[in-house]
Amino acid sequence: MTKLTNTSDEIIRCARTLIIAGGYNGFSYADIADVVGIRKASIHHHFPSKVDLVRTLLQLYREEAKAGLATVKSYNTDPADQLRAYINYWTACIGDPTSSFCVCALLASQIPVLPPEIVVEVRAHFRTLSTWLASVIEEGATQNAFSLTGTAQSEAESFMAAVHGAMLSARVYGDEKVFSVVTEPLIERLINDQGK
Amino acid sequence: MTKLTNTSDEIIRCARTLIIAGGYNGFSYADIADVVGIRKASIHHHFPSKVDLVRTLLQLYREEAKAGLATVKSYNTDPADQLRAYINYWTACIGDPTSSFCVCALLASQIPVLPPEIVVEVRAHFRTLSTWLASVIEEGATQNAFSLTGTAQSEAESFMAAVHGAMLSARVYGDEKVFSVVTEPLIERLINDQGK
DNA sequence: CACAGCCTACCTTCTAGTAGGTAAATATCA
DNA sequence: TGATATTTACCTACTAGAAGGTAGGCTGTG
Repeated sequence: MTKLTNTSDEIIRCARTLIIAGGYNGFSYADIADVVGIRKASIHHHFPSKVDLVRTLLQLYREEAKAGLATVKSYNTDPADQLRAYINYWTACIGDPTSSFCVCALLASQIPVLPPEIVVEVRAHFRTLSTWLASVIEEGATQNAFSLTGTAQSEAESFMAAVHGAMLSARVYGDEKVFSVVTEPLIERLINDQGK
Repeated sequence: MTKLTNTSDEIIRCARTLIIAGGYNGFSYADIADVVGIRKASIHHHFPSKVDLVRTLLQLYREEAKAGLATVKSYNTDPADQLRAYINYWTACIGDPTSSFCVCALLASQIPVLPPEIVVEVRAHFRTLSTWLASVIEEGATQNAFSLTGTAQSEAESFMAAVHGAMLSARVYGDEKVFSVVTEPLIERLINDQGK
């Protein structure tokens, strides 16, 4: 994996926060330079171009996400608990402006104007997440803990879409509660239908 | 209502398309000038500042949206049909790059970096939409056509979030079908639970 | 005339990115 | 070991182009 010094790590963290706030065109090297406390040119030393920076950032984000999802699975045997752990992660993030949105979900909205190298990473993250959700939901169905109305994959796409939409609503209303209002019933719905 | 000449109307239409593609910072006066076929300065004649342009654009969009939602209600007596008409509208839009996303939903993702005048309009649209959805869902519940798991308002927030998330997924995957996969079960879920 | 609608020409500020230099850490090797 | 390369991490100073916006001048119409 790409080695990261303290400074380049700090640059990435800062860029991530700025992207979460305003997307790809919502931040500049100057913004990062101000926060990190080095000069613009020094950022180019670490990341020759903006695309390099954001691509690296996304690769790192995706690795963290994959590791996180794997951890959720290893620490929870119950599929419902696995989904709850995923939701709880984001519930904890929603209030914090530096992490209140999935970087990939945010960039996703700007796909038509994004460099192709970035689009590839964003798309890959969506596939990773929906595949993970589908496997958890599939597992729940196999255990007769969940009853599905469609395929596990389509249930996963619905689940993911609802979470992303909930992030958006929380941002618009400036109210963290909306996120929970939307996401909490998602898991209950899978479980409650059990008796059919 | 603000009077609009042919040209300023064209400017607004063009800006709307560009915002749908890349958000507030994703387009410039130069971009619009190229498409409309006039000079940058002439756009400033119609809309002194970028904020003026986008605010007017959003006011117009909101009026159209409100009129559209009212029309849906007047043409469909069945609440389920009203929801279907709303979903069908967006299903028809999803494939077309110039209208494949709700302008307000797109801008919503960038709220932290948006001028306050714009945020107000975006937030107002979300409230209008969720209130409309809640009233339709409430009506369905009163008629015993729908059975709700929460309040009409919370069902409405879930419905809206799912639709916005579905737009995002369709964009990421470059696949219109995902939108239908996510949105179609939304209405069925409200209905199917009826027998309880 | 007055004004709408457009123009050319310009301004300032910001954008990503480059050129080239300095000082310190780190390899390399006699 | 000590002398010598090389690399890392930063810097100042700069570029070309794009950003939003302004000043002021034409031209046609009510």
